[in-house]
Amino acid sequence: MPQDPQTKATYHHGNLPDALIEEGARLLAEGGTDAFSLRTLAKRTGVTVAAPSHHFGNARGLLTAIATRAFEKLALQMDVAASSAEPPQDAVLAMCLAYFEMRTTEPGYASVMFRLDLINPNDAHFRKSAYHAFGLLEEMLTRAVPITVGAAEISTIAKALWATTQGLTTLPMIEQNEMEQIIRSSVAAHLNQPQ
Amino acid sequence: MPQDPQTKATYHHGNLPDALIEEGARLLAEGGTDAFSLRTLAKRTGVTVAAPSHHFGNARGLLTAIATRAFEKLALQMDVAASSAEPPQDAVLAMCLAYFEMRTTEPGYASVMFRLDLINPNDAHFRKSAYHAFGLLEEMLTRAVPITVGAAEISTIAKALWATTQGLTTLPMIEQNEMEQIIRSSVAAHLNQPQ
DNA sequence: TCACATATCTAAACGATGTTAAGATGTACT
DNA sequence: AGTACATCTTAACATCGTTTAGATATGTGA
Repeated sequence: MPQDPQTKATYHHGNLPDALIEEGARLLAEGGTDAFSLRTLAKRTGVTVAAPSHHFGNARGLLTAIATRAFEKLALQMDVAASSAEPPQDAVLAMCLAYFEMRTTEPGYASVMFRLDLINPNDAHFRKSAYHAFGLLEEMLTRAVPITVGAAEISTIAKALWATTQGLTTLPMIEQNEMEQIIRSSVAAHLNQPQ
Repeated sequence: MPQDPQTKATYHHGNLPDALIEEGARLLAEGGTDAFSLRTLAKRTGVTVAAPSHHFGNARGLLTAIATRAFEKLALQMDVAASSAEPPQDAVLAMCLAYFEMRTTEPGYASVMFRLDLINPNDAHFRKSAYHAFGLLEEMLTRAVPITVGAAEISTIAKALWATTQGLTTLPMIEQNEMEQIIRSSVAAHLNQPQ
């Protein structure tokens, strides 16, 4: 079976781990976490069901890898959003909204980022990726609040906004078009009334 | 097979729907949503695996019933918490904290309340129960903010606090003992700086 | 009291899932 | 060229939720 040297560099399939991550995200985008299955994913990737286990151990390992890449993508979008927003207060808002946009631009990746029941939150790569994205928000907050505000309080605000942004997506009584207004209100509340 | 008339009132098993809900919550409390299985639940309840389907249709229906009861319990605890807190600003905080306490006092029920992927959020009973609990927070907020604040803004604040409270429990970078401080900070921010 | 209708549960089977062990196959390096 | 190794396949397992048909107990009305 000949290989396209551009996309398949080495070994049998080529870069199977990457292919599984990308096709897995595509599968998640189509049918959500319910539709995710190692068997259909293996079929669509052109390998047998046992192949993924060699690279990721088990399904949880693969989903953790997808979530890890998701946070990398989020960090990238947070940087983009922040670079085109002034003052820092607006940049904080833009960084929070980046997650909402990601839910439509990269629904597959976004669907597993906070699914602690599906992934392994203690995985080293995942932790590094997630904390890095979170750190970007903390950094920007230090520039958005008065210098009298301590680091501990800044961290508290960052976690509150992070939680609010994510929590909005899991509530049954909140419509999609309300979310932006709510996060906007939360950012304003925290920035105008620190501590 | 004789029946204890006090606990088993009618038919073969007695009140099987209730037994499934309670034992199901117990199962969830022990091993989380991963450990939940209709088969082990049926075994522990003393019926065969097909029995639950007659009452709840499928596993999602049963989990929805558990989540519905969870919100009923939460509403009860919110009432208790609010009744022993003054002024209304403190009551708002107490109502938010009620969910955190529920995660330790009723871990099984709490584990499925916001799992939109496991339950059916459009179920009539579930909606009624969830909206009722949420309405309690909204009510208390109308007493906690200045009368100049409109209903729409109050609803926004309620949803923000609701989302923050829930979102905190799904973030990998937040420890259990931080959560109370974060929600306390959020309540203060929203109440001192409405809109 | 007894037959009948009905709610409730059982028995059995189905397709699908993730995981594992053993073996085959292709790649890379000496 | 030959060997070591990473990679993937084959095959089998236990477990899962769901469905269908049938057995059983309950409640009702004659």
